[in-house]
Amino acid sequence: MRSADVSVYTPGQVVEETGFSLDTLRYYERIGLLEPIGRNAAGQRRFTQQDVGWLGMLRCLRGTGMPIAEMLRFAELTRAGDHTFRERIALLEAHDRRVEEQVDNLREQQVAIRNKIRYYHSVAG
Amino acid sequence: MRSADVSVYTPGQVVEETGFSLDTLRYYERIGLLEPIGRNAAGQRRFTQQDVGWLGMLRCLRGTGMPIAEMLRFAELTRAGDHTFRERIALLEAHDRRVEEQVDNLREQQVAIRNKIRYYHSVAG
DNA sequence: CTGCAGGCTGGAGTTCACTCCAGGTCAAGC
DNA sequence: GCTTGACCTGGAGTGAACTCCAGCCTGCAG
Repeated sequence: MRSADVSVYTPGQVVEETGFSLDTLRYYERIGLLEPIGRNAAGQRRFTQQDVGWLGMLRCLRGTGMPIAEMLRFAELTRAGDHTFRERIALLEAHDRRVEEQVDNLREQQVAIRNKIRYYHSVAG
Repeated sequence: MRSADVSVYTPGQVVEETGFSLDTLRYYERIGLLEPIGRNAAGQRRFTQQDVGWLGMLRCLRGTGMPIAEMLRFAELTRAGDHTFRERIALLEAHDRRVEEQVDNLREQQVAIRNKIRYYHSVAG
């Protein structure tokens, strides 16, 4: 029987889906951002649907500038179980505020950049 | 006579105004992001109004994620004279587009984070 | 049977952007 | 006259987040 392997992903497929490089996936596993990934008989990683979902969360946090150390904390809270919901909320809300600041900041500096562009246009003819 | 030194800034004042650290200012001068800064008799830097203005531009570009290498290119264009206006415009417009992408990206991922927060609220009671 | 793609490991190396350090100069206040 | 604080230099060190490497294995296409 071929793989109708219910929702199991090879490393290559996970790279494809998440945009993380293979090295990054191994690195994340090493440092504990991912729980130890399951293996097939040959010792190769086989990611579950859950693993991929968690990676999606990580991509989102990384993509908004959360440092690895804080993601690690989040990972630990998540592993610790349901009694950590409040802490996880606090962590994400704090991060959300930082994202908001980032956006405001970018918008503000973008105005300055656009002014500069307009100035250059005015003097460059 | 004390300093009515027309618009000249000590390193400390520039740190204060620009938010760059003293080490960063020296580093920027070393790598050529700043032209050689003028000195007083004792060999200490004295920044002009122009220097401070240029640093403001740099802060803006850095703050929006432009890598040093590209700021260096911008600095070179600026030094090269008025015939580089078009290239400078192109560079800044390209950067502006990247800033726009950054903002869109952040906003998009922020939605995911907020959904997660809402989910946690719903299960944490 | 051979070759190759796609994995594996532990550990070293890379990039970026600073940041720190030891040892020294100089001007001003006590 | 001495101390203090702001500043100087060249060069080394740092931290974050990967990224690369050598050497190995294994399953499958031709």
